[in-house]
This record gives sequence, C-alpha cells and structure tokens, in this order.
Amino acid sequence: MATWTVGQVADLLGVTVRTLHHYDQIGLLVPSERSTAGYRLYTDADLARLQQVVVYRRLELPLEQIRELLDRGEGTTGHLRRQRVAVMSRLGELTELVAAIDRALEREMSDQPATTEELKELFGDGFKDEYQAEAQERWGETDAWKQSAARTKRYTKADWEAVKAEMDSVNAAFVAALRAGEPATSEAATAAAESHRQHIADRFYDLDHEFHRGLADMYITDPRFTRSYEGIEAGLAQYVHDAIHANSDRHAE
Amino acid sequence: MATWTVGQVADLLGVTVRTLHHYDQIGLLVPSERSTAGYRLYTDADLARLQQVVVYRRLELPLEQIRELLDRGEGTTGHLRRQRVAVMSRLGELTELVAAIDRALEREMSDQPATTEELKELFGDGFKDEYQAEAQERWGETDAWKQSAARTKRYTKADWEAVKAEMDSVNAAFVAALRAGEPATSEAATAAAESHRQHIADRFYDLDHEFHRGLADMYITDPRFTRSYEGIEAGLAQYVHDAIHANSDRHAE
DNA sequence: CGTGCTGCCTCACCCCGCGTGAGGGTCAAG
DNA sequence: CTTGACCCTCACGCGGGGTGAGGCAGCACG
Repeated sequence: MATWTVGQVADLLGVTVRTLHHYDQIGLLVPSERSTAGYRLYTDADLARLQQVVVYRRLELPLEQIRELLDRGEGTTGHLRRQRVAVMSRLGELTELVAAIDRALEREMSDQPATTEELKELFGDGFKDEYQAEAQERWGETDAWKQSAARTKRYTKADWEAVKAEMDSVNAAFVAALRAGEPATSEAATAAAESHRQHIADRFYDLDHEFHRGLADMYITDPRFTRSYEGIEAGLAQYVHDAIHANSDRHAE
Repeated sequence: MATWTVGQVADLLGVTVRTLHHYDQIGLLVPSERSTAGYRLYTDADLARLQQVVVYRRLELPLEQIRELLDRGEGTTGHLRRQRVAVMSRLGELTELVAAIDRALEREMSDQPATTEELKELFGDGFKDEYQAEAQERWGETDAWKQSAARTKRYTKADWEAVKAEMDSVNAAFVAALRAGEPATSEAATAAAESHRQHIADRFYDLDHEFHRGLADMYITDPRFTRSYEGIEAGLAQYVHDAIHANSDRHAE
C-alpha cells in the first residue's frame, strides 16, 4: 500500500478529516493523487510534509507562514532549528509571566492591595519599563550603554523617526534576501548585516564585528527580540543571527 | 480621579479599546459606570478584574471560561495561584516540544532519514507510546506498577469501559462540587477524593492516603495530567489536588 | 441482486477573539 | 467657536477549522 486516504492519514497523524480538507483547499497540503472516484490519496512524501505542518502548528504559526517555510525548500534541519528558536522564545515569555505572577502574589501576601500604578508596572505591556530596568541591569555598567544613553538623550521625535526608518530599511533588506532564498552567507545577507552594524554604530554606540556577534546571539535567545523579528517574517531572527555571524567571519579574515 | 475611560485603561494594561468593547459586549468585563454621554468608566475594581482576565488570556483560556472562573468569586490570591499552576503546565508542554524537536534534530544529523513510523513515534500524540515508556521508566520498579500491570493485563474491553465509566462519575462529582462553589475541604469534595482513591485501589493498585497525595501532586505538576483535567473544567486539576490533600488530612486524624 | 454500513466527496453555514472601518457625538484647549 | 483627540454604535472580515446536509463508492451479508 503506497497511498492513504483521508481517514487513514487522520488517524495516523492525529488530525481530523476536515483539517485535511482545509489544508487541501488552502493549498498547504494537496495530496499527490486522487482515485478515480475523487478520493484524496496521500503518499509518503505527503505524510512527511503533513508531519512538518503538524509540528509547526503546535507553535501556533499561521498556516500561511508554514506554507512559506515548507516551500522555501531547505532541508528539514533548517525548519527544525527555526522551530526550536520559536518555541524557546515562547518559553521565555511564559517564564516572564510566571515571574510577574510571583511578584503579584508576593505583593498580595504582604497585604499591599496593589494600586493601579503597580498593576501597570506588574503586567503592563512588559516591554517598556520592565525592559528598561532589565537592560540597565544587564548593561548599565558597560560603555556601550552609557554611550547609547548619552547620544539618544537628545534625539528629537524626528530623529527617532529617522532611526526607525533606517532600521526598517535594513530589515527590509534582510527580508528580501531571505525571501529570495539567499543563504545567510550570501553577499546580500552579509551586506544587510553590515548595514545593521553601521546603523547601530552611527546611532547608538560603537560596535565592532566581535560585539556584533553578541548582539546576534541575543536575537535568538531573548524572547523579546526573537518575537519582534519573527513578527516581521517567520525565520527572520535565525536568519539575521546567521547573517551577522557570516559577516563577522568575512571581516575577521 | 476615581475612574478611567477606555483609552486610559487600554494604555494602562496593554489591551486595545476594541478589546474592552468586546469584553463589555460579552459580559466579561462590564464597566461599573457610564458617563452621561455614554462613555464607559472603569473603577479600580474593574481594573483588577481586567488584570486577571489579561493573565488568564495569556494562557489561552476561552473568554467564556475566564468569566466562569472569575465569577466563582474567590480572592485574587486563589486566581494567581491557579494561574501559576496553569502557566507552569504550559511551560512543561513547551519543554516537551523542545525535547521532541531536539530528538528529531539529532536523528536528522545522524542522517537517519526518518520514516513515517519514526516520525509518528517522535511526535505522535505524545500520550500513548511515549507515555507508556516514560511511565515505566518512572515507576517500572515499584510494586504499584507491577500490580497495576498484572491486574490490567487481563482486562477485557468491557472492563475498560467500566473503568472509564467509574472514573467519569468520580470526575463528575468533582465538577459538581467545584461548580457548586464548595471548597476543596468540603464534604462533597473530599468524598469525591475518597471515591477516586478507592476506584484506583480497586482497579489498579493498592493506594493508601499517603500515596494518594503523591498522585495529587502529579496532577498539577505533570502537564499531561493537568491538561486532561483542565480539559474537563477549568481549575479542576488544582481542585482535585486540593481535595485529595484535604481528604488525606481527614484520614490522618 | 438488493440492502446496509462505513467512508469518502462537496457545499455551506457557524464560532471565537478580536481588527478595521464608517458615520457620528463629546470635550477640553486655543 | 473651531479643531483635534477621544468616545460611541454598528457591522463586516479573517483564520482555523467544527458541524452538518445531501449524495456517491465500495464491500459484506443474506
């Protein structure tokens, strides 16, 4: 038996028949064959693909993105690595949440009934104050941090807009390279990485190629960075990370 | 200023105005007041409730369930504790997933092309084979495990159905008590716990009150158990856990 | 040969948790 | 007295399917 029908596939991989219909309809998983009666017939290859879909879906990636990922057609390993990064990022978020709950519990225990101000601090969007505090904790003593603080202090609204625009264009370059299927070691990708480095060096703090690597690593280990890159394009965090390392390799020669 | 408008609340807790409208519409969070012009006005208490909603929502509970939970009328601490348990459980699930991905990566690295069978084994529904194997690893040497294996080996399909029916009725008792708002230390809840113990003692292995506590702990630490209880009713895992401990306390006197 | 039964097909509506307008009132500052 | 920024309601859209309805396909049993 070289092919399976919907019901068999459904049992095998733990999805519903309706799901298979849906995936067929949106073109995510079109069975390679049909019987004369119109029955969907899935091959081994189809099953392998479905398996990938199922795993990616566990990460709650939109089906559209899953399709792009799978159609980018790199080995399974690339997908798996990306998945790992994504899940780790979610893990990080939840860990943060636990910490927030603990803080709330502690406060509650000590009978401070938690004012509005504190609420915001505890659960707010978790990016602003909390991040600032943590950033300072992590890098407060470093020269880079001080330099960055000094420079940005006098930035006007217009400056910030320019900064954002520059960053957007760098990101766009990364996305373009990624979509074009260029490897992270390609000219396009490493050029984008170099722009990235220069942008930061211009706007925030001196940044050599070695330090740039550290930043790259953070992009895939800190959930907040990962999330913001993944929000732009699936797999982008990992790609940017790889491209920066590749660029630093080039400049090390 | 004792009340806030939608926009202020939105900024404060990091939700959108539309979300607040929605919550009002479905009765999840109806602002305590309205201005003469019809503006929604949120009080301190409303904010506290919203904060709970926000946290529960991060756990991806359906809004309907969140409403039930909040209307059950327990203190903030109770909610926070439950939330902690739930988040931890989700963390466990994700950790499992990372482990699964790692296994797949390893296999991929060692150039085993991974057949469908193997994939299924790796990612399958994660409850059947995998659980069996793990269970044996954890308890394979214990008397309880051997006893259970010996007894259940000869169970027929009809036996299994009876077992399931018994378990369902015990669970129904827990749910009824929970819904009625009975505390976990109540007669109803501890009686259900006692039935639970006897059911297992009858069907699987001898189970005294001390060992029963161990089982209870597992219900809130092992994500698979947590998930299956939470799937029946939100908050049930914690409730069953508490009821079992309360019951064991009674019998220890 | 019919009669069930299970499994497959398509078509089409429903659900949740909002996002995103459209069209219009409110309120404080200049 | 206008101009924005904010607020209101109403209503449609979307993703990822669930859940029928109505109708063939294929096999077993009598």
